[in-house]
Amino acid sequence: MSRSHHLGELQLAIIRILWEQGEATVAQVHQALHPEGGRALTTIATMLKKMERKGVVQHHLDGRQFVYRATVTESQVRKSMVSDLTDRLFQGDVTALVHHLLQQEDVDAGELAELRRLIQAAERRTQEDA
Amino acid sequence: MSRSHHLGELQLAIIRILWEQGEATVAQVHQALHPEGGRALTTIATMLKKMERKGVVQHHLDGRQFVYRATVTESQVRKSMVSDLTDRLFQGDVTALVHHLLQQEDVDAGELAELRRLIQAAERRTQEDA
DNA sequence: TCGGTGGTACTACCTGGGTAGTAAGCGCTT
DNA sequence: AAGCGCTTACTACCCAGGTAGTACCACCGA
Repeated sequence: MSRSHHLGELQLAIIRILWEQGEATVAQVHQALHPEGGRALTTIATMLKKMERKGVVQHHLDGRQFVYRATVTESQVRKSMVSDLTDRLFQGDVTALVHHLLQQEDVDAGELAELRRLIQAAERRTQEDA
Repeated sequence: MSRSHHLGELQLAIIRILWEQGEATVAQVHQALHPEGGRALTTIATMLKKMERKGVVQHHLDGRQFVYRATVTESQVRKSMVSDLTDRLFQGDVTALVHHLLQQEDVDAGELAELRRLIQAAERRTQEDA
């Protein structure tokens, strides 16, 4: 399951709308997307078709309209894409990725504290499991 | 500087060799890559040419051979690609990425301890800077 | 000098993301 | 019934990653 759901920029924007709205027609997705650059309606339709071929969305008919909905969750997509990158760039070593994050990306003190909390919570979870 | 150095699988494999060896000819890269699936020599040559056009490698002549070397560091590539994904998937929120990592990827107790150390080190650094 | 060998150049093709024009079908309204 | 408009279908491009065959050229050894 959940093999390499690699989505591009537009595909993510589209599926994000489906996640939010549950279901949407091509026109509705197009509407919801309008703010960020005026793409053609057919562009959205084409992408949805391609995404369906890939298995990340499904459609059913409502009258003559296609109503699409996502068949993968945001979590699955994130997992798939993050794992991908972790494998590619850090040989799957999550620690190395975090290390990079702390060194190279700007993480302020508040975020650090937040991260420390996250880690501690995870450690507690691990202990409870044992 | 360092705008969107997005590299594919093979390109990463290639530039990794250049990072390790400093410089390498097409044949040397091909050799070093052989273990993981027998690609044609021309495939490597083509990729290097494409990578040069993109600006991530450079070559100079040694006799009749092209000797390539990377013009971007591993750190730059990682930063660029990780930022990309963080933006795409987590709206640039590094904390959210780590949160995902802790929930969705398998991180064992040892790694958690390691991460805690990393965070604490980063917090110390932040305090020293202040 | 002739031919092989080792090298790069050129060209082509497939895939997938992104973009969109145009065709075609269906149904509602006049 | 005719036509308009909404929808999807089809087709076509561009780009980049990946893959590789073939052409070409320069050099070296016989």
